[in-house]
Amino acid sequence: MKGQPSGTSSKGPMTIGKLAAATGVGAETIRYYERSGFLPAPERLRSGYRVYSADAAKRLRFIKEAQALGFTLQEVSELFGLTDDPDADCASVNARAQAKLGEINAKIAQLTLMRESLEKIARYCPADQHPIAECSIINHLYGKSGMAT
Amino acid sequence: MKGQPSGTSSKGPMTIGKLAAATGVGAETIRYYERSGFLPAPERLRSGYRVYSADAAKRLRFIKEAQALGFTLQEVSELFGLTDDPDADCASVNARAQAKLGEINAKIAQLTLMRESLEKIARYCPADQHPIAECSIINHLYGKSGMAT
DNA sequence: CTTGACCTTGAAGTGGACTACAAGGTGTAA
DNA sequence: TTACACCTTGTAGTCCACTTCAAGGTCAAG
Repeated sequence: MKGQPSGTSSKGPMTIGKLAAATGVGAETIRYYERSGFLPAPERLRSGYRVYSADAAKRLRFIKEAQALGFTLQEVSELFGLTDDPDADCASVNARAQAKLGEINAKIAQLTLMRESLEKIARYCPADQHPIAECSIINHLYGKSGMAT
Repeated sequence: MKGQPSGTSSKGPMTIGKLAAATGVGAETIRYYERSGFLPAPERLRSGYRVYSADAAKRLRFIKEAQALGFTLQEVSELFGLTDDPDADCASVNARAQAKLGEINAKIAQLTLMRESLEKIARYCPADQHPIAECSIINHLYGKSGMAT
């Protein structure tokens, strides 16, 4: 191996490349998070290289977990705000979780409606060499009912 | 009423405003569709005003219906392409419908997973004045398991 | 000392579907 | 004629989370 000057190696200061490797978040993405205020600005070497503390990795994992649960980056930083707020408690976190659950349920409900409509109109489509003009799907899209209700 | 020179009235040429009113699609959106190739360019009056045929309203309704079923504008124009293609048949339309059903199902499955994860970690959150540090939700986000499996 | 992986910045592009704005021309009712 | 709703064009902005690019500086191994 030629190049392991600092980046991928586990030795030396925790530069952005090592943080990226450790968390599975791209270096560009980490810079983007910092730029956008989702991550605090880290220390710098004299060279200008970013050096991260162990906290940064925790925070990145927090972001990834929360995103996996459907939270936006904005919402993630609100959650961070809560964890820093001495007056915040479990109830405030739970309220956000419940709100997000509501959103998720709403999306599922909407997609379920979509699926039912699409299944319904596709059910009457023979799916063979019928001409398009007789296709129940196309006719539905054109606003003609043309199928058993 | 002062101003009904041509726009909202049902008389006179079908200008963009009347088409918008008739279909519930904004005039700006209709121009955007034309610009983007989702609607054919209509005839023009000498003044430059767009004048639409009844087909345009049909096509707009088609777009709205298809969007409501989860198709993107790009996919909608592919469906249009099919309806204009003498070699296309029900099977080709149905294949697209089935593909879209697959996508919808995949989204539902993903959201369902999200919901389950979030419900699971929220279940152990007392949702009261517990300090944040003991919150099962926050701890999960920080990568600590800290709850019954 | 050279190589080349790694780091820096800032700006711009992506996708999807619009929405908003500015600056002006048109049509018609009163 | 005046008023005003309506139309035109082109450009740019929105949301969200990145990704890509260009042009250059740094660091460690060989």
